[in-house]
Amino acid sequence: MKQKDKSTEAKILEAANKVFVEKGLDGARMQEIADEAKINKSLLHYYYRSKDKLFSEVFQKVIKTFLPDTVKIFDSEKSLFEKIETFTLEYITLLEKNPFLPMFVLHELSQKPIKITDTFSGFFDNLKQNQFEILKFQIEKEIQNGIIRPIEFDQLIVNIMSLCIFPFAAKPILMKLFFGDNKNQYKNFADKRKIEVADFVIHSIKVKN
Amino acid sequence: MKQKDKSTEAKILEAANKVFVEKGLDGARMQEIADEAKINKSLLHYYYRSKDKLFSEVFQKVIKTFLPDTVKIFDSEKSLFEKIETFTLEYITLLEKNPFLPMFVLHELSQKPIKITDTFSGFFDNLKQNQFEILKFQIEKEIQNGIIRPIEFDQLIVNIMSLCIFPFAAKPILMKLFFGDNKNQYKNFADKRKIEVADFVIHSIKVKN
DNA sequence: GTCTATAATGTGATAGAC
DNA sequence: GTCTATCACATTATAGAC
Repeated sequence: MKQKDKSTEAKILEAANKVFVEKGLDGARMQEIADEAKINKSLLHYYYRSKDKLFSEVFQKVIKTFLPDTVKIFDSEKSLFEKIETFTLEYITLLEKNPFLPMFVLHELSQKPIKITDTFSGFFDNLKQNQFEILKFQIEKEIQNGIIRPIEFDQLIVNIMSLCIFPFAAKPILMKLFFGDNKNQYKNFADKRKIEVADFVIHSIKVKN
Repeated sequence: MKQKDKSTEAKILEAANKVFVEKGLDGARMQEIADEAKINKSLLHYYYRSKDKLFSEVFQKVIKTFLPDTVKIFDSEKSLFEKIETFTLEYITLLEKNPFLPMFVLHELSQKPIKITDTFSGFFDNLKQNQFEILKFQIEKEIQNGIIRPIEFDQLIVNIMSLCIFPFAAKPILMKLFFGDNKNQYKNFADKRKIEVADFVIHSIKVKN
């Protein structure tokens, strides 16, 4: 092994992340997390007082992955079309590495917004206004310049998010509906989305001459 | 009351539907379903042997709502653009009346495809091939006729599904990200999507002269 | 810090009276 | 068919030895 043995705490967080993300808060079992981390179940409670506390730690980290710092991509001098291409490619690639993330985040936030909200509502506040202002301004400018057709900022962003995220959340359905549970066919489809999404969006908003 | 008292069985199914859809299989409690139906918990087991059986009944009905008979819409003489407009409007209106449906179906199918699959795999088989063939043929024809640009059938359909369904599954996130938990602002946004989705799609695929 | 043993609780399911 | 009472079990959580 190249790596030194991870600390118990790190092993727990890693195992908890895996089990919670795959099974959800309700579906996850402390025993399964302990097994995954190859430690005793009591140690979970030694490091994290309760299942809820442990979940909270995991969820806070996960949400930061799911809603990444878009500043790096959007706050640049690139054209809107380039930004859309870069973002969709990078975000879909990120989700490919964490395919259960969309389902997990969406489900937990829809289930018990109360429990979870407090733990990271501050995170949302930061993201909300700061990140989008520059992009919003750029879009309005490109509309005025006749580069893209008029479209509401909210609708466009939600459209892009939908096209990126939904196929991951709906993978089992899509597998059945379109690909007869054939993994290769699905992989082929999924690969193409890395350019399809930007392609679809840009075709929709770009003003032709 | 206009309605006669519902049969116990109907009351149970209605209550179970509500609780399962909102809380999921893992999160739902038989006691809560009994309370919701205003009956004794034991009666649940009298009518449906187990929680899983009851869930199965509910899920089978729900999936038919979520994946409706698209034949009625797609198997007609209307133009592709008209079909897209009709479908997105009707489907988003349907989801508005059942806002928890997307999250519920996506979550349950991603969690334990094994448990659930058997109960309705036959349903998928029917839908899979029959429904889409006509539409697929029409799309290929309109591409050849230069009415829409070349695009893969799978990608287009998934794009449309994404744009319709995702905003419902992600409502809590969108509320925070864009609307600061303001319900009126969100309602305004959601209303517009009934035409925004078709608008966005048609702009993307329509060939301009 | 880590373990074994066990408490405390929640929950699905059944038995049996009416 | 519907209820009360209760079982059987799973699961979170804690006590205490080492």
